Amino acid sequence: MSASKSFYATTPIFYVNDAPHIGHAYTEVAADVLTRWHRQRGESAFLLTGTDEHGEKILRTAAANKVSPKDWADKLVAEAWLPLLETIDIQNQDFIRTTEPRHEKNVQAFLQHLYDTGFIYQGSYEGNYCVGCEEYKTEADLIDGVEDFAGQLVCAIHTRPVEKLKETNYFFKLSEFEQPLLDFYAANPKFVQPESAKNEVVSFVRRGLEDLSISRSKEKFDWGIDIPWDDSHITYVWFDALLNYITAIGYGEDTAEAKAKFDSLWPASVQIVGKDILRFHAVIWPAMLMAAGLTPPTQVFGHGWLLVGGEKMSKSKLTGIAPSQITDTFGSDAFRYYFMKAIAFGSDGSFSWEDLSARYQSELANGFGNLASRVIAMVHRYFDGVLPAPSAVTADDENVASVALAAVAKADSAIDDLAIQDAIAAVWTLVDELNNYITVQEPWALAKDEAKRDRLATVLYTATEGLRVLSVLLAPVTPKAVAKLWAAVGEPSLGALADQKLASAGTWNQLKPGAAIAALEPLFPRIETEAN
RNA sequence: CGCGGGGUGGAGCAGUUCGGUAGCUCGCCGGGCUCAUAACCCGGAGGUCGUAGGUUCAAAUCCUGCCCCCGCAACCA
Repeated sequence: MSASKSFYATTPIFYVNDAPHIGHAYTEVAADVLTRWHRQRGESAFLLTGTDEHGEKILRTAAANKVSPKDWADKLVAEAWLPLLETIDIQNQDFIRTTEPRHEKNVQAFLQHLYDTGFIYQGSYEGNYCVGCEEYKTEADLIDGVEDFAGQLVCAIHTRPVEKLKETNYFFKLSEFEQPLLDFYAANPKFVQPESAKNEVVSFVRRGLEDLSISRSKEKFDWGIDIPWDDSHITYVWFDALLNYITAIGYGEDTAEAKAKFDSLWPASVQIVGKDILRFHAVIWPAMLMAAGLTPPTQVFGHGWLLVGGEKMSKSKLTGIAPSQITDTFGSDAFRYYFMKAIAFGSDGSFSWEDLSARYQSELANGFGNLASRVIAMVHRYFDGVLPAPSAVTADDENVASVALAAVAKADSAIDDLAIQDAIAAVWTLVDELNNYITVQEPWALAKDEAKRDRLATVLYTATEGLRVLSVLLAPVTPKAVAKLWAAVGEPSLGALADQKLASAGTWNQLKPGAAIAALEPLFPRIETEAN
């Protein structure tokens, strides 16, 4: 990887008609933590997210609300999706909307290129069309008719016969990529992760691929991107949507800056997706890129579902939870911490208010927040808020330093494996070590004996150094709390937190004795009225 | 015989790839401490690892049968 290559992470783009729930937020937070982590290493790092705004459903909803589809999308982006990013403190570098000219124009360029090179051809599609639903039905959607329609297959929703319709469409030669994809998976064993997701994708492709219809006649609906060589058709929404990952970073643009930006970011380092849309990202998407002569992303990661009450969250079962319901009480840091720590990234995980409350209280408030509080309080009580200089170092002090060093190394390597929960667990070994260290050293007892003043200074310096390391390690996960902590312990000695490199975070004795240590409000205040 | 995920102390999970004393967080019980957000530290109880067989010196981990739960149609990361 050249020095100019950035870490580039993407999230799926939100379908604007959806209401934001904690599942969307979970994906965003994971991608954001990874990106912030790379940035804290000192790398250039870019996080892309955005919205998917085309398609029949949006057209229909907009019509029902008596506005144009673009106005409808504008409203939802402004009122739902951009606020979501604020709610959970996402630091994205760009936000692409599929209705933007930079996207539409270059989707067309991509299509034209594939058409010119023979990967797209005109064919016909024959299917069972339900006029009521305004869409084609698969066999599974149909049931046996009754009464007037006995003996015929009818739409399960409208219980009326479907029509056999034949439509001329454009097809992408996905079938030609069956073997190239299998070869690619074999040559890049980490392309699809976790392993369970990879197995599913590989066995799916082995069963055979059919060409993919990538256009829809405007006779059905016309909210989409025109097929460049045939304006009676628009582009299938998934084909359009997937391309956001490259149109956002300059694909198709001729300027030197755009080309440089594209080259520095593509191929993406990791594309985070929910497991439901894994096939689009691990099969269709790399095939599209191969057809266009582009390199597939380095990795596609399919994470699990959040389960509520043991079942997949769903609107119909009223288990959908808005992120703000959590952040209003616990704050964005707790939201980020909880979902990253409590759930193995890649597996399904259970959410419960009880677990969230318990972890907030014991891990964030009592474990980390209280640690910061007790250390800083003692620096104030015993040294008037001035960081004392350490003197003779004991084995116990050295042990704290070595636990810190190990935590940094272990967390950093866990992030490379996308094992975010392991990274946080590694950080917590330092939280636990520091709490233990303070109990064993008993600085309050040392303070009673003037002869032990040097020892007291060393203990508090060591503990404060520990807080410095925690600030850097947790910056990607709980940025708001750590910003407060850093302002109190790090800033006066070392300047901006953003400039503290992860790689050297474990190096001891960085804080400057004599620096002022400001008082600190509780980082994670106790929450008396616990959520139900 | 459709496909996939899963069943581990009260709760949530790790461990299963490459068999070798069953681990983590929370909760619970007992003790210590008092700097701190009634927080912190130490110790303890609690599991025949879904079930029935098999392979092995040895199985949560490998093989086979069976039972149960959850996704794969819709909203949907």
